[in-house]
Amino acid sequence: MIDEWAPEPFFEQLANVLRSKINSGEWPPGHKLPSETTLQQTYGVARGTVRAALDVLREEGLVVTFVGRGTFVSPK
Amino acid sequence: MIDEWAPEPFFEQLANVLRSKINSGEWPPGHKLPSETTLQQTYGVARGTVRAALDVLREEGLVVTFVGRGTFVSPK
DNA sequence: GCGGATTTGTACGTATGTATG
DNA sequence: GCATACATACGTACAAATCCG
Repeated sequence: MIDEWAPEPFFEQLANVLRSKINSGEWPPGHKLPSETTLQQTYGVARGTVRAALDVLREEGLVVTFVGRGTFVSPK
Repeated sequence: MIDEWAPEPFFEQLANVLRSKINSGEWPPGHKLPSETTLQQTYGVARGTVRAALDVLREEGLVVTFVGRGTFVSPK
């Protein structure tokens, strides 16, 4: 999923991967994303990198995050 | 400058401090801000915290950053 | 133009606090 | 009370772009 040799930084690649899952409908509105800990294990990156990727999606309005609950795909 | 006991997080306090310098005219448009390394020493916080504060100001459009050059107060 | 110093960007790890379940 | 999950903050290392002597 994450290409060590791609020119794009990891957090950007990860943002793209997650965005695809949302745009494709694999993760519909309201769907809870895996936790940051799960994502870092799944993609083999540090938690800070996961957070950077989620920051991108938050700015795009694609996801919303709640402390203690998790990150969810924004409602349509 | 940074109040250890304030309810606001450090990065937010620091953003406020820097924003004041801009809004007061102490740092006019085009002025080069101190480097992240200098800021972290000046305010006694980690570089990540400095960057978080600058992120806030960048989002507000108050400053612009260039790799290898520095961060500058946005032109009017 | 070269080479070192400076400055920001990315990425890692760790610790602690706060909110939720 | 305990486990889960995100927020903040620290530190470190290296890469990339730029600046300057």
